[in-house]
Amino acid sequence: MAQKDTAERILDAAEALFSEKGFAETSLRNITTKAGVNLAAVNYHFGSKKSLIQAVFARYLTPFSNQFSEQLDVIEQQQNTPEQLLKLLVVTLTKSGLEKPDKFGVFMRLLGLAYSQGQGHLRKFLTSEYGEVFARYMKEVNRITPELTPKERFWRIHFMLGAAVFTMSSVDSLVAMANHDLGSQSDIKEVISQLMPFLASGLMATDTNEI
Amino acid sequence: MAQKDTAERILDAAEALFSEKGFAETSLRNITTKAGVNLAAVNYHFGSKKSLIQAVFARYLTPFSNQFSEQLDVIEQQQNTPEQLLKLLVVTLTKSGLEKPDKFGVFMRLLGLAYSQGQGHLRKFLTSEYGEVFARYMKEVNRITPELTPKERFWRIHFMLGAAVFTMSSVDSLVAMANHDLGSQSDIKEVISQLMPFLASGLMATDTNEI
DNA sequence: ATAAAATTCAAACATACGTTTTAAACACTA
DNA sequence: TAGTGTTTAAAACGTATGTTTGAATTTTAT
Repeated sequence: MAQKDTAERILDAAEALFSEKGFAETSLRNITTKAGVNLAAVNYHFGSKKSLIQAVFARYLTPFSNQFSEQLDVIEQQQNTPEQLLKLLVVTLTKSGLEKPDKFGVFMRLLGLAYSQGQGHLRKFLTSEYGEVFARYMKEVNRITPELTPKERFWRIHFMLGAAVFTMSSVDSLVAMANHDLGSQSDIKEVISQLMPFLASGLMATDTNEI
Repeated sequence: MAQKDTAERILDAAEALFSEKGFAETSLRNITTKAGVNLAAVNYHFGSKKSLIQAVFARYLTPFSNQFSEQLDVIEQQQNTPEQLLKLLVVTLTKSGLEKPDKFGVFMRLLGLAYSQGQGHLRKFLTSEYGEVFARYMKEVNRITPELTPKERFWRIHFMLGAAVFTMSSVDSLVAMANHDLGSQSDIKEVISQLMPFLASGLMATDTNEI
């Protein structure tokens, strides 16, 4: 059996460095140095840098996707509110390898990178691997927003995704900024509790203004 | 006097390539080839790749910042609604070198990159160059949301920014996706008209749920 | 028209990257 | 314990990057 430490230390280092600097800006030498392993270990254990990137996502998303799928089995058989659906996401995220608040920020930053620096291979990997569960969740969103047109629903989901990913991607520096500017004492949990009503209100907005 | 074309063609090529692939993934050889100029021209006209990145932003932001500042002079002396403040942003954006809808998407993608791939030098450049105008706008936001705590206001502004930047960054592929999935015929203007009520509703949300 | 300045060009430079190679060290089984 | 497959190690490979150079060329101004 493989020495479990090496591959895992590579994943830990890669995850931290990717979320700080992005994929292209992080070299295998950065990663292996931080992990304390030999440079060639990445290619040996993961085959290539691309596969390593996918593995970093899979370590979070596979447990999450499984747990989320179970929760969907329950949710699908009851009536829900927007807040409940949002809460399901957050709760499941925090119960699948993301218990620690700081890991949450790291994961969201990675998710943001997957969109902004999406290198093709990542998008394909993510949609082919986790697309089905996402589709099931969307079906529940449809159920609770019957008054929205498909178009409105489509865009509002992406607005929500954007607000969440963007904010959580920089949550550390934003929290620091908030604490400095406002003299307050915030943390990521409070940000999430601020985010939920914002998203729910945006999703259910009845305004029909034109610009 | 310098041959004006070269520097401008470099900016055009750089802007397009940056918005497609990001900063690090775009090489000077990519840029100069696309621009049809010599490789050394970038270093000659801009000094370095970093300075070129800043120049790409400045070409949009300096005209915008000036025009926005003028509009703020007006706005500051009247009572406004959230929708009006949002509209001011959009209208000014579309009147300062961003007339064409496709340029709008490019600019927003660059803005998203400035956050996600923010290389330090860019953040410093942007805040030192355009921070003051932004602060004036924030003051107007404060005025129209007296019922919000500073903390709520702070976070909701960033949620709004996230929804806008994230969505507009991928507006082309999202519009294509919407048109394909929904069999509809959308464009960026319609996306903006969908975005505005979403943002306004989120900003003014009265919900105080805790997760 | 001529001198000076500004710009373009091809080539080379130094550096960093992902990957491959070859051999040594290790772990496990027969 | 001997042997076999697995993992680590150091070094080198080939490629791509940002930048610099110095001569050729074009533009500007006298």
